[in-house]
Amino acid sequence: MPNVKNNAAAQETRRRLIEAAGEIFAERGLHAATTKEITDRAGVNAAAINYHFRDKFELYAAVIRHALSQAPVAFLTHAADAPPPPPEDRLRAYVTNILQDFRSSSRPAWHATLIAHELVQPTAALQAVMEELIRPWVDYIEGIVRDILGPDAPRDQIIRAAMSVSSQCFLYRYKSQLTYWLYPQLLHEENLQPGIDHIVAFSLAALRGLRSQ
Amino acid sequence: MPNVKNNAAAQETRRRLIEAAGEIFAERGLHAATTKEITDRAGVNAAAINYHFRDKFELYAAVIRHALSQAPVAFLTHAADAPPPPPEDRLRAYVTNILQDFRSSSRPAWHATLIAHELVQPTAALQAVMEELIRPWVDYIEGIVRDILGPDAPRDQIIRAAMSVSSQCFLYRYKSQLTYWLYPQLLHEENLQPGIDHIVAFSLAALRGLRSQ
DNA sequence: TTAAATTTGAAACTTAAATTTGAATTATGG
DNA sequence: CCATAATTCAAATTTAAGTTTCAAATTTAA
Repeated sequence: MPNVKNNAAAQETRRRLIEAAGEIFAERGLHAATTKEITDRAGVNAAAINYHFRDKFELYAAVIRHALSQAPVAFLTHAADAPPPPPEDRLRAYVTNILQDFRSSSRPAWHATLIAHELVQPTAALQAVMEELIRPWVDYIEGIVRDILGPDAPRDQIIRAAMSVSSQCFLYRYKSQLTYWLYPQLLHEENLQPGIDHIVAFSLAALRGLRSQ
Repeated sequence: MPNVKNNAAAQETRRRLIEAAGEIFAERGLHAATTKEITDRAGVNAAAINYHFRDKFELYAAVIRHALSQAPVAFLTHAADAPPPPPEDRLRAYVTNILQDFRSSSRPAWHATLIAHELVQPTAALQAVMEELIRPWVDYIEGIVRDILGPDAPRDQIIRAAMSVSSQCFLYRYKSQLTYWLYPQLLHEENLQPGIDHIVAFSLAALRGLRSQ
């Protein structure tokens, strides 16, 4: 069993395993991934999984925890006694955060793919982590939408509109093979600014249109 | 090897296998699904997979083909010499088709989940089928968006706006565990009309707003 | 009705992957 | 520097799943 001593070499083995496992799990999914391929890529022995994580599933859980723990949460903040920034600014911050996240160099490319796998086929025990990390985003976008639609907007409309905004971001972030094939020019692009600008403009136009009705 | 005679009982075995395999592949994904569970649910012997489909992967391919072949393609048509219906009507037809599809009784619930798996982790050899079935939808929504945005809209804007509309539909159709958890009230709903109405209203407001800028 | 072909069933076989084992190596604290 | 604990390694074991086999049952066509 892993020891409290945690010397540098052992920590390195553990880190390499998570790194390699993240890539392979993202490529193949939990079940199609083999521990051999993981340990080969990590350059460690097969027994290291058992030693550091007990088994393949605990390794997977550790990988998910690692990926989620690195998710940036960078809301547009404001002082408690000051008025909040205009919803348009918060909307842009929301979209920017979600889209930049999956391109950021501090966040390996496999994180988004891995989470996409989880969304299609959630594994148990991770619901709690997801809730903790995703609920704040949901509340944030709902607040933005509520501010733009105005105080009289029914809750149902707020929820649906929040989903409409989020779904556009998700299509970029958890881009699938299908999207890639349909619109290669959009997903190859180096810079995300046009995508961010579009989603913000599209969503703002929609929300303002809904309000004026 | 399957015979040309295709008597009723054999056809029934084949049908039950595809049905059961569809459910199990959708629940667990291609790799996590076991042939034993499939044959158990289908109430047939393990050898039936070998006999009718050669192996697990051919069975999977048959299931995907089956699911895709049932995808309804019901564009809003018009006579060749008549003007096309207004884009607002075509937009509603597009959204309705995609959303109703996944609830339609003729199309079991597992179809959408199965295709969601394919989107996250495509298996080879099916690209062609996808292209054949999905490209028409892409062209259709792009035409709608182009008509609403007007002849001067840049191609880039048209593509992005088409993605924005489609992404909203996909969120409903390929609803994930996450969406279910975040908005149970929306996904439990019996009737899709409010969802359709929202997506149409949101998208129309957005497109008109973009045009007027 | 019968012979040939098709389909199904139960069990055995094969393969591949996960896990365990125990020895060898490396690090740590006294 | 030694003793002890932690870690790594290569090989063996176990497990689980897909596939094959062949005999029995059923269907088809003459």
